[in-house]
Amino acid sequence: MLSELISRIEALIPGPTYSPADLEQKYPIRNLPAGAMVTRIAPSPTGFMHIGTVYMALVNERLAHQSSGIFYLRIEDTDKKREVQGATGLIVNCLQRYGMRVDEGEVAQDVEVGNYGPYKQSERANIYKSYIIDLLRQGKAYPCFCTPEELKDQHDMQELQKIRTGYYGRFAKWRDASEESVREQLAANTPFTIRFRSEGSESGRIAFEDALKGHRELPENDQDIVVMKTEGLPTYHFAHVVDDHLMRTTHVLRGDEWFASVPLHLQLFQTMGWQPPTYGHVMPINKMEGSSKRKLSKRKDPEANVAYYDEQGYPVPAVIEYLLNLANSDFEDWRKANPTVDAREFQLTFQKLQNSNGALFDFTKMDDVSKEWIAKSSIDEFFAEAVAWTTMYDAELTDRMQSDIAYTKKIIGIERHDPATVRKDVAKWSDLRHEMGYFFDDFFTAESAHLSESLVKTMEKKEAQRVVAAFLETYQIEDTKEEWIAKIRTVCRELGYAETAKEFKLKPESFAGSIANVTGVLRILLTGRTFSPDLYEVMRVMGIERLRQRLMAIT
RNA sequence: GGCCUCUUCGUCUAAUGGUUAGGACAGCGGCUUUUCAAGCCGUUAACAGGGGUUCAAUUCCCCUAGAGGCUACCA
Repeated sequence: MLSELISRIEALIPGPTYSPADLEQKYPIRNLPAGAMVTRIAPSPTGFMHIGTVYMALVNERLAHQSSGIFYLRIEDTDKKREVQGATGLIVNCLQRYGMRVDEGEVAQDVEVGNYGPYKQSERANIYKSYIIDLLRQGKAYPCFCTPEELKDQHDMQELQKIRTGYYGRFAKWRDASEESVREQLAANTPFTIRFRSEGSESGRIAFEDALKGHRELPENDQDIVVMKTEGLPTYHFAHVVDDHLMRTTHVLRGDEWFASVPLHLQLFQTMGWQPPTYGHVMPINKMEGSSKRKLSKRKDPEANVAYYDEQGYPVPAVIEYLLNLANSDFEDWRKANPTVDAREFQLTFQKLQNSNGALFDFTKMDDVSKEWIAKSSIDEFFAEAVAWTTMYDAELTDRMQSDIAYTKKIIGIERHDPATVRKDVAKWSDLRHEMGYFFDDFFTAESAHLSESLVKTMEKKEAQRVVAAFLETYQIEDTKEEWIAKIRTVCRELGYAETAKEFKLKPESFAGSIANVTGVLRILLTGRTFSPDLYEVMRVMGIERLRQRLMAIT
């Protein structure tokens, strides 16, 4: 009977069958310094890169590398129904772009490195099969011929009768089936799954240490879970145990949704006779919906997708820093103390990682982190990053920026002289068009319809003409800032405006307006908006021709 | 329904059996400024509720409420 069963499995998964001893030898204990952590990120290729996956990858990668360990990528593609073509490339690419150094697994299109592979579960079918057969031989697993409908009916019945659902105890129909009936099913070619024969009991408790949550106790697993699906591939539970053992993973840091299955996983490790890894369960990133929290959803929330951050143009290091701060809230203190050090130098700790609750993604904070990051970049870095983004998402702007690089760099350089007081307008590259578009004449013209409207609010047209005329009379592009201010003040004096805002505040009735009105008109005419960077610098960057042209538009 | 977990300013969080409950972002106000930012200074704002234990509880225990997770031949 057993040999018939095994040959059925062999037919399902053709190819070699290994002995456990062979596998132990093939994947030896890693030779690493004491304390080195071996971690992994194990996504499913569903064609979607979740920001939470990047977060988990980041935590695992940092923990591994800061302990001189190994971080590897394993593709969990045992669910053929959900798999999407090309999804692995998306994962590999994303990890690469986010600066995650992958030591083993697929590191580039169809390039796999590491001695513990293959790192794609679908290519490990023979390994799982080998262990399944071994379990069968030991009587620690058995075939189950229940149909999905049958299982569903049982589940419904259990629910109806308010008893615990599942395949256990007296509900484990095939657990103690007679050889005769198994033979019968085999002969009839009935599809089957292989179930794990659980020795646990409902009343038993199992204690363990979670790397983040600390000491925990949970009920033992008494479910005879499926370890091999009908098509011959393992379920997550089984594949994870086999892989993390063979790949010699020391720390499994994964989403909190796995927490409840720790007893099952520990039980599987014990049955296999293996040392389990240390588990750590990380809370997911959430979103508020009404009065309840929920995990960022692939379908409902665009920001769940890593692609969203790229489209918006958040610099990768800024996203990393935001996530790092989510993982360890003292990151920002460290950053303040070490403004120029690479974020990799920061030591991530388990203790700080135990977010009591799933955090909400805060874009206001994200913007701030990002502004700070961009403010630190040099003009050339800014230009390169900006163009890299616009090339993908804003061809028009790329065109303007590239057609006069010197001019563009001068624009970027405005209020960027002193690192301590760099202007922080740009949080993401998609802000660029708004922040610097008006420097380019055709963009400016397109926007200038708003001009007259804003202008009327500030000052009457005739008055504006007088201001412009008086200003142009003395303005020189070579003026120093002091000279420039002095000239503006002169214009104010001549036309009856207060020379300082203070003066105007004291006696508003004795002036036609304040100096702010004068510069305000100039600003609107030059930039098309009521706020902009330092006007003196804006004028110098625009150049005398452009300046005259824009100012004369009012006359 | 069962099992498990969590709850500190709007958000991310820190700390503690005795504190003016700290920081960051956002907000607000001021200074400065040609303006908008930045910067600097200041400021609003939290221990979910109820019982215990204790000289003392945000901290320890219990209950309630709210939120979350798991309860698949998905991961």
